[in-house]
Amino acid sequence: MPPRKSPQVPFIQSLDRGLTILRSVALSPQPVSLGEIADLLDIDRSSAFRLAHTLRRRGFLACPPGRKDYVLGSSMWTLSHQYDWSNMLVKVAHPELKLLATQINETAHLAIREGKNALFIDSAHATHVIAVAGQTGELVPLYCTAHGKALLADADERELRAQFGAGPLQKYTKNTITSIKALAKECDQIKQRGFATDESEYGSEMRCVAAPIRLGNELIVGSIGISAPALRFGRELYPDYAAKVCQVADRIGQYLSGAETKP
Amino acid sequence: MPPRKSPQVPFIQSLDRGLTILRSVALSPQPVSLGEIADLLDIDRSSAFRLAHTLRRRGFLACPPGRKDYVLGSSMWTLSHQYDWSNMLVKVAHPELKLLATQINETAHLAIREGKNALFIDSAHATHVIAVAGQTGELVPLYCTAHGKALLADADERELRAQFGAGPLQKYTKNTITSIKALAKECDQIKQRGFATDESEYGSEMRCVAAPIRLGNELIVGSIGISAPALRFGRELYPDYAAKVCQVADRIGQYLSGAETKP
DNA sequence: TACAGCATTGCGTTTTATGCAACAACTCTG
DNA sequence: CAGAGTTGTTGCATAAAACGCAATGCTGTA
Repeated sequence: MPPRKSPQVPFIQSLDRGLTILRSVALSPQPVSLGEIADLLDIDRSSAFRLAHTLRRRGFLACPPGRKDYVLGSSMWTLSHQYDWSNMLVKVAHPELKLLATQINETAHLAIREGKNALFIDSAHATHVIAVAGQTGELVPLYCTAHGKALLADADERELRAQFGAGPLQKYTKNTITSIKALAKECDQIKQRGFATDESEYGSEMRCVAAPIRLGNELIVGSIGISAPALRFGRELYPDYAAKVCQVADRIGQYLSGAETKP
Repeated sequence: MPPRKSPQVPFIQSLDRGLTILRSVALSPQPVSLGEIADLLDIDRSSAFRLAHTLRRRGFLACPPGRKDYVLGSSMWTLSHQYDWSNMLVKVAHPELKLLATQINETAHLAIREGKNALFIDSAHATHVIAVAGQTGELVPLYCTAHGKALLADADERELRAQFGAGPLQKYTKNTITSIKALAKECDQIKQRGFATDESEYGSEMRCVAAPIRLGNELIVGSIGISAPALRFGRELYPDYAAKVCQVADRIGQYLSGAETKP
């Protein structure tokens, strides 16, 4: 039998169109005119006008002063800022976090960026292992921890300077990276290979692997990783742990990006 | 004749409803169930389902793993982050900036927050006045400039510590605030009165007044202010300048928040 | 196991969104 | 300066889309 081609769930056409408008306006570097909207959706200008008007009335679109074309409105800004994304991240990631912790039998952490720090927002401990550093709620520097560096993966030198200033960075241990240039290079590597490490750069005798969680394989919204005392976590374990962490980070990212669970 | 009560422009009902759903989900600290959505809009469950489904398919809503209720989806996050808000801010603010500069006959600046710095994204110079510090593109510290402190107005002590760490802040001039506690108090004052000042706290012999630009009288998205050498800009000018700056900041904020230009 | 609550689907009806056409404001062009 | 061509906006009749109702699954519970 042929695969069902028609979607069983009917779509609300006008809502769908409105969201498409929102998307195209958001992704366009320029204000979008009514004609472009009508073209894009292949509908009449009057319809486009009414859709755009509703979006504008709700604050999702706006018109630059004097102009008649559309840009994103304040609602998008406000709503996405007021929303507690970390909460959502925790909910999605927690099962994976637990799985990771039990698989490897170490502590797994979930972190997000908060200013120039990484903030641990969740963790899962292997049952019989003594808790290591990095409790939920703790803030650690971005530039000298695996989680922090994972969160910085996409930053270039200019961006790093904006965050940390021109001067040298505080040296916590003998392994701490203190120059912006070196940090930029490290970030680049992390971006390439997909994970970051912490060779006792902040706390001594600790190792950590962390991978950025990306929305749509782009935007970094958090990081997931495993930490353990260097005694138990030897360098030879990096490949294995890193692979697992990357896989999990990727799965979480896919899920957050709205991957469908198609039967 | 009576004022026209019926809105001349017809509304797209289903789009409007969809946006209302988006709003309520974004503002709810908890996932929102189908029933709640149906209740909120006073429509049938089936309709609510189809609307929510459309939003989900487009990534504006998502379901937590395993659960059947709704949270914000990644599209909101992605779209609002990829969007170049500063560009919009510049476009809206530039005329006001020019007006301000010519009225007072000094230089006016527009800034946004970028990490722990304020970034000047636009400026307007009075015709015959020599340019002062703060060119477009320049980064200045948040804690010791009027623009920076305006951008920090809503921060509490905890937030400030997260940004600047526990240690004392770098002292640029004899007036630089170096303790977080003092900074927190200053921010509180700024929030109360609506504007921030810079008493040569960063550059010497310079004064500046700046006010935060707020979305919906809440979220701070930028700052606008006037700078001048202390020689020309005496303390006695603060009240007048501050009032003007606040008024302009407010107007820009109102506009950005989607104020309608009703005839 | 049966029931209760909720999500999901089918279907006929009615609302509602749509395209057409006309109008207005404005720009470009000859 | 005038006329032709855009582009934004409103009115209206029709066609289609969205809606509510009711029936069907699905899941968790007494």
